[in-house]
Amino acid sequence: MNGERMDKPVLASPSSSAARRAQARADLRAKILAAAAELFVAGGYQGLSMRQLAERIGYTAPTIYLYFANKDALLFALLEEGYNELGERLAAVAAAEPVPIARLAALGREYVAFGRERPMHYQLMFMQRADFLQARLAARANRVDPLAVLQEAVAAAASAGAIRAADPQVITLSLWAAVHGLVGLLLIGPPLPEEQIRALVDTTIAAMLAGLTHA
Amino acid sequence: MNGERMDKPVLASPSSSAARRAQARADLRAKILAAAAELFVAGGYQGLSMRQLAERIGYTAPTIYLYFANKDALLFALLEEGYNELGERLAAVAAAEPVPIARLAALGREYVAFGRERPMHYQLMFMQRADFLQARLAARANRVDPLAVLQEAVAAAASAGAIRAADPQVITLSLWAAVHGLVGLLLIGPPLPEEQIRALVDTTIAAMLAGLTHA
Amino acid sequence: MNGERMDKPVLASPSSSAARRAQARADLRAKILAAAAELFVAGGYQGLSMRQLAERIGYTAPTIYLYFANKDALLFALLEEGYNELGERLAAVAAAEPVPIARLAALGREYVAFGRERPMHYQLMFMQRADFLQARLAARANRVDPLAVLQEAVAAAASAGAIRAADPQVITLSLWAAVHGLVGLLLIGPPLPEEQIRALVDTTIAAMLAGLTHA
Amino acid sequence: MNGERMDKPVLASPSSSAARRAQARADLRAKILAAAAELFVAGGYQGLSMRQLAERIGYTAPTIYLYFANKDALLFALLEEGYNELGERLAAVAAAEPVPIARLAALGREYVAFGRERPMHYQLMFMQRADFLQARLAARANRVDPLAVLQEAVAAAASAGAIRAADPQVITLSLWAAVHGLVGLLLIGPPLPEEQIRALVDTTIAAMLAGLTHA
DNA sequence: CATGAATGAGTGTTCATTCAT
DNA sequence: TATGAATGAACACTCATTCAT
Repeated sequence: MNGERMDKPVLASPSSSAARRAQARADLRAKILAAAAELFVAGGYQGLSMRQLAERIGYTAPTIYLYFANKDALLFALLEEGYNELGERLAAVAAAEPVPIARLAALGREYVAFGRERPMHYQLMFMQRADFLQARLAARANRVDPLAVLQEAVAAAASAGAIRAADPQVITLSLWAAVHGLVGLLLIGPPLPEEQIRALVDTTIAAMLAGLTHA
Repeated sequence: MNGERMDKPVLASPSSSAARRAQARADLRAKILAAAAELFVAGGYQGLSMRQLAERIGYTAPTIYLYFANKDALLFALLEEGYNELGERLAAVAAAEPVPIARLAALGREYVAFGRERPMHYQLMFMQRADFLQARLAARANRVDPLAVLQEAVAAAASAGAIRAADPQVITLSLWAAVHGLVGLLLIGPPLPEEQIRALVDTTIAAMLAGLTHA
Repeated sequence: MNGERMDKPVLASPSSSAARRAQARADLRAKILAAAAELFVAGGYQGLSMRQLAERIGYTAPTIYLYFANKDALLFALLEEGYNELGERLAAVAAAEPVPIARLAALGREYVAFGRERPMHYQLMFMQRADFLQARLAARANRVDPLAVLQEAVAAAASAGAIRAADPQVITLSLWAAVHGLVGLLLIGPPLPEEQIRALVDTTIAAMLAGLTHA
Repeated sequence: MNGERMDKPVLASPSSSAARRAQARADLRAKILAAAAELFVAGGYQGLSMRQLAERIGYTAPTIYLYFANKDALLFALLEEGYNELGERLAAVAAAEPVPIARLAALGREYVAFGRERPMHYQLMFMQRADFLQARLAARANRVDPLAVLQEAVAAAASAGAIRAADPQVITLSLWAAVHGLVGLLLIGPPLPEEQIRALVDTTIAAMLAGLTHA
């Protein structure tokens, strides 16, 4: 609750034990979240049982409640993690690529990469139903909104004349649909060889952007 | 699993009471499946409770076991239903449209239409994880494989020179990804006005096909 | 478990099995309630555990839920039972004794008798705290209100000049306090020989009535 | 367990820090007991949760174990407190009033006052069941027994000819029943205006004593 | 003195399922 | 065909308590 008792030991590693404790706590918290993601995705919200989760991390169920208030808090934390990471990754990519069309392509590839690297988070964020949309939206508050990054990139491309400007909102959703579909296929569909995956992703993104190009 | 139906005695109002019975049985079976689809999707596999399901259809829980061996059988039957309907719809559309590119576009629109009209089935079929892949594959046996229909249409378009022939498998998956992404967005994302939905679907399909076109 | 099934009498007793079922159901319900009363009284509301209750009656916990919706329903049913029985007993006694003072004495004795014969119910009704007062009041709706019977008897005695008429409400409560105290002592205090109990009850009631007498 | 305290400055305010510590300890002990009384009464023995109790006093649960061995010890301490206070109050009142009948009336009023001022203790002492009788009796050892005070006052009144001498034991219990009933009603029953409460208490005590008077 | 971490036991309740009727 | 009764297993969650710090 408070903690940092100040000075105490005259010299050396002023908080040794306190810091160790905090680290241990953070570690276990992360371990719980990782296991929770797997179980949530494997069986949906109802598919995660606090008992199973505990067993999987080598603790007993009540221990989890020392780190998360309840089952919902677990899901919420995962969603928050996911939105934060995705938002930051997309923002970084957008900032790094100045050419409008290239930026869109890079965003698409990054989005797919996120989905593949964080499959659990991705499925929780974008492939489960509506009750949790609220939690999702709440979690999103004052963070980098992943969709907003895409939206701005589309607007930039449109105003640069690189793509049709007809209805930016529709174009944004259209691009999102394409990459979302890619992730969905890769996560749910039959396993593919890595080189075919790369071809699939590149082909799809290229086709969408070509198809949306002005002339 | 089931099977032994046939014979049905021979004489006397050949179907009167027996047929009525069979009809009633089929009706209740369908009613159960419809309710199960809703509950499955609302809460995932674990979100369906046999008790609730029974209550929703006005019977008691044990009655369901007269129609389905267990909870898994319900899911299995739904998947089978879904694959059959989707396969048949796609096949019908493909047969009706001879022009290769137009056929691909029509298939895409039909796929999206199916996803929107059978959201429960769609999510069970394509948006839930791996444990049920086996059931899915088993169910798919000796039916019209939806993906095969698309594959043939792509092959036809490629051999007609309407699209790039590079790697038909990749192109098939690419198109699937696009329409799958559309359905996913429409089912999970924020509600959109119908006209925007239409614009989104048409834009995406057109862009993909344009982008895949030869020159 | 038992077995006396046999006969299936061809005709007669048109509802034999249905009636037997209903009887069995009522029996078990009563058994549950009786055991619940003991546990509630022994440990208060929180002192009753559905598992213990089940074990005590030789069933498993879920079975109880086939008879009572939840733990609260058990308490509610017990309170209702108690209020009904007490109300009826007091009303019968009041109706049977026309002489005002004698009627009050008879009511007091009957009240104490009820408390001793239904110690569990009594403690639930009158010796546990407030949260359940609401349930109690709700249960009391449109039944014979035990207190009302006493109130009327006091009013009758007062208007007959048998006791001081000063404040009938206060006198009613005063008499109630005396008999309530008797029951409380008998239920909680040290065990007494039956003849001393009788002396105690008679002495107390007689003293109260004598003390309340007019002149 | 540890011990590194020692130093204790040598002189100056001989007990300063030790006494302060002892005082702090006693204060917290009292604070715990007060909070425990509330929780015990609100929810019965099982209604007190060490966690809640700790939170209510602004400490953590294990701290309570530094002051009380376990949950039972809390109850025991409360009972002891209650018996001591009640015994002392009754003894003081008895000593202050020489006139036998007036002394009995004063004892009755004091008993009721105690019940109203210490509702938590009172319910624990006199309105909960038998398991704790042992604790109660043990606690009572070598203290002023409240009931004994009443008993002596009855004996004094009887030998002074102020009340019937028939069976002093019965008369004692009878008086106790009356005041116990009053407290029970006031604690459990519907709230009454203060003036009606006073009337009720005075009426009941007066009636009992009048009814027990010799002639 | 006080606490954070942890747990075994237990809470009320719901589950899918079986079985005799 | 349909159901009422019943249960073993599991659910999320809270408990009193211990122990190392």
